[in-house]
Amino acid sequence: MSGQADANSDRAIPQPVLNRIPTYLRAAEDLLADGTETISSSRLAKILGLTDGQVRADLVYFGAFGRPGVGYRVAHLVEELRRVVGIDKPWPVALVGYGSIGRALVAHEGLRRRSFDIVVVLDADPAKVGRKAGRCTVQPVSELEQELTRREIRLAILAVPSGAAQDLAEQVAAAGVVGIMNFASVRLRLPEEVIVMNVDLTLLLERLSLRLKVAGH
Amino acid sequence: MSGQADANSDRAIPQPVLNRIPTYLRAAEDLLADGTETISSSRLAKILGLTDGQVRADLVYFGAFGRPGVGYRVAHLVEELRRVVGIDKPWPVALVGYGSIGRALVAHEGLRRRSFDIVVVLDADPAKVGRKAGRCTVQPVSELEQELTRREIRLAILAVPSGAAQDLAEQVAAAGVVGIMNFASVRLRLPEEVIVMNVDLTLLLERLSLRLKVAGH
DNA sequence: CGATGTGAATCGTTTCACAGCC
DNA sequence: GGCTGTGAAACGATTCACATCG
Repeated sequence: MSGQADANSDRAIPQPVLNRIPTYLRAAEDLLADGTETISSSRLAKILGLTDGQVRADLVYFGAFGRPGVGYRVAHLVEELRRVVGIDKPWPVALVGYGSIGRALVAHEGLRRRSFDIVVVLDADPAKVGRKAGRCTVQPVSELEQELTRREIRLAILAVPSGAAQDLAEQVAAAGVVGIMNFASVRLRLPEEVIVMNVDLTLLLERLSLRLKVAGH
Repeated sequence: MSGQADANSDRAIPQPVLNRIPTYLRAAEDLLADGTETISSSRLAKILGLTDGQVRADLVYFGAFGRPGVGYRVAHLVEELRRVVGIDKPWPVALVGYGSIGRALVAHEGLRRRSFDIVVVLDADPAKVGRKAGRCTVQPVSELEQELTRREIRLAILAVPSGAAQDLAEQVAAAGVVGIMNFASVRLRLPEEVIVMNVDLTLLLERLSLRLKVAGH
């Protein structure tokens, strides 16, 4: 059995596998809520539109959670995967930019429920500073470094205009952030150790449009 | 696995290629704005973090836009790729759900600038019906089929609570929609011809969290 | 007997090297 | 000479088949 979090690593884990792991967790949590006790790789695969072999191969990257002849105990699977994904403990998150996307994120009750807790909200607009933003009060970006280092924040959400994104990304990275979810339509240039997840809505719509065209619609 | 009629096109285009095409378009548009006239595959590759051979191979799937010894004419590349992606003409889009995410999308001026024009906004909450939503007025979901068929809408954005998503997805699909951008945290079960692009923010944050853990952070 | 974990074979994507054109 | 388009080689991921275990 996997002992501790020997984070890295027996060998490199393919990116597609990493992308699927949270979907396994999601499915397992749904099953747990339904009262299902055990789940086989084939049933889990059917839920997610995969093959049973793929499910087993993916899970084995993070340790052998299953029992031959039985399957995976759902409660155990949820617990292990939450640990693997890193949401067994809450992440304190900084939200930079309190525009319409920022407000949607603060209002999104699913985030805290899934261990992402927005504890700092910052904005460059003096008119927004001082407003209530969920449990936070909007603070000026001038306090970015101080707040992020003080609270030891390593995860930030950037929901700012494209023109401001690169500068602010550098600031949060300099303040110790190692993961950024970026809603701006720009490729951020940052030190390699900082991991960026881009959520470019127009780009995603363009991918959808292209897929429709290719499908003949 | 799905036995689909490959009635159209020379051969199937890999999904990774389809995902990259809009990023080529984005880069080309930036270059056009900078006044750059021609671009080589190697320079374009450097901008996007790819290899030159990959850029050439990807673009050739959609026709040979480049000229040996010269490169790609930026203006031509933009024009061709906009046509390929399907944003040479505006898409009329229906927005279902005028909560905080819906409001953020209506406020997002980048969407219309990139040919995605929200022309109908619907919500189930009577308190929201009648409100101004950008250029639209929020309409009740009871008018969904009528509005979507009347305007011949084929692209919809679903920004509704998870519990309502499946039902509304079926409704928009029945009204002729073939592409859905889904912000709810559920896998929609729809006829195969309907293409769904999921934008599950908590799932994306979990992927980011996992990547951070694997990277040792 | 049923279902996992695992190496081997298959499939698809990326990379490479070069012929051909500007 | 520089750069594209293109087949062939290399690489990585998925699928398969089976030994193993409860």
